[in-house]
Amino acid sequence: MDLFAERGYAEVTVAEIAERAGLTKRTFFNHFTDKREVLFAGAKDFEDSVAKHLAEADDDLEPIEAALLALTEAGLALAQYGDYARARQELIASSTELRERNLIKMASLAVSIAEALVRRGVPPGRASLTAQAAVAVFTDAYAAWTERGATADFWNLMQQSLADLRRAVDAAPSRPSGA
Amino acid sequence: MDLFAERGYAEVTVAEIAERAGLTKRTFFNHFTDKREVLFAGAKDFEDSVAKHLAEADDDLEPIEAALLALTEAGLALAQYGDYARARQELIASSTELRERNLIKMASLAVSIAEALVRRGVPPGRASLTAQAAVAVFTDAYAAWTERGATADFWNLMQQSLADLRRAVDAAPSRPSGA
DNA sequence: CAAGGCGATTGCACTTGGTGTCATCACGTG
DNA sequence: CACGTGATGACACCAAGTGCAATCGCCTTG
Repeated sequence: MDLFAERGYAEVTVAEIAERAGLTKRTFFNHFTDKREVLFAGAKDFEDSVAKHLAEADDDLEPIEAALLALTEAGLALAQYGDYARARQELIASSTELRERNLIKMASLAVSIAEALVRRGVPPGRASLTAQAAVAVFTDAYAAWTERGATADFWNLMQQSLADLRRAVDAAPSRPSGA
Repeated sequence: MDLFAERGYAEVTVAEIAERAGLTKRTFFNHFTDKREVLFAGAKDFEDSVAKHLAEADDDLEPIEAALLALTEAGLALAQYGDYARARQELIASSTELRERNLIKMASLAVSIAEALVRRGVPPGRASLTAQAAVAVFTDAYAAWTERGATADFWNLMQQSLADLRRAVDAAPSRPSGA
């Protein structure tokens, strides 16, 4: 992170990262499949945590509510990394490569949520859209949370994003007008 | 596409692609910034087309409706590439690298839609979520459309995905239970 | 027709990300 | 002490990209 902060993601070489860590380039690639992965080390843990919370969630919750609750609970563990989270977000935003990687991590998270929802008895098609919506809400709320000093109530932000999404999606059906 | 179909995306080298096209590796990189980009050549045109349709859409349409209509109208131009579209979708699905690239193209499309919505007077926060929802619906419908023989009525699939998304998102608000 | 002008193509050298293979090291165990 | 094992490292190698300068094809203009 120090190196990236000084010179930007693209200008730092893997060899340099390894050297700073007292290791070799080869050893770096034994731990991370990618240069990018170094910034997403915790992603799998987070995904697993969400899945775990979701599996344990109340049976009578609506799918979207259960997903958002699981995301929030797992997200609370991130609060301790407040400063790091902000720097990381900025870094990711600064590089296309990293934004790409972030997107696929979110997509993977959505798939994992969808699977957990299916296990709760939600039909697959609906589970997938529900999971995607939940992740979109989470991303939105998380961005707002890091932009302020990570001080705000996260659950609150989630509910607000969800409300926004509902407003966005709800509208009267329209006439076809095209093929 | 022939090369990719024969041996898979990862097993084909840029030099080979260039050679098959009667060009040089160097020339390839004059036309495409990336190996991946070769499969997303039309993405910018599509994005522009969507933005154009959205700018011309009826003023009294709800934002989500306007966005979906624009996506559908722009999408109809893709119908002529039916076979190619299917092969391309399969190829993308087969490679993580390509899925990543596809995701960022969709994200870029969403940003472009959001900007167009802002120009229509929609507040930025809501515009972004609306655009993301619209793109999610489009992706869902497009997947269904390519999986069948590209025979189905696309607008119909869009409306169905939208209905699914609405059902997914609509639920009674819940009690906080956490921080 | 000759002389330029200019964009597209190319050759070449070079950096960096990433991988396969094998040797070596550190360390805990019987 | 010998042994097995997992982590580290050295080394050679491939493919993706990039910078730079030369050249080619073609079109314009005198």
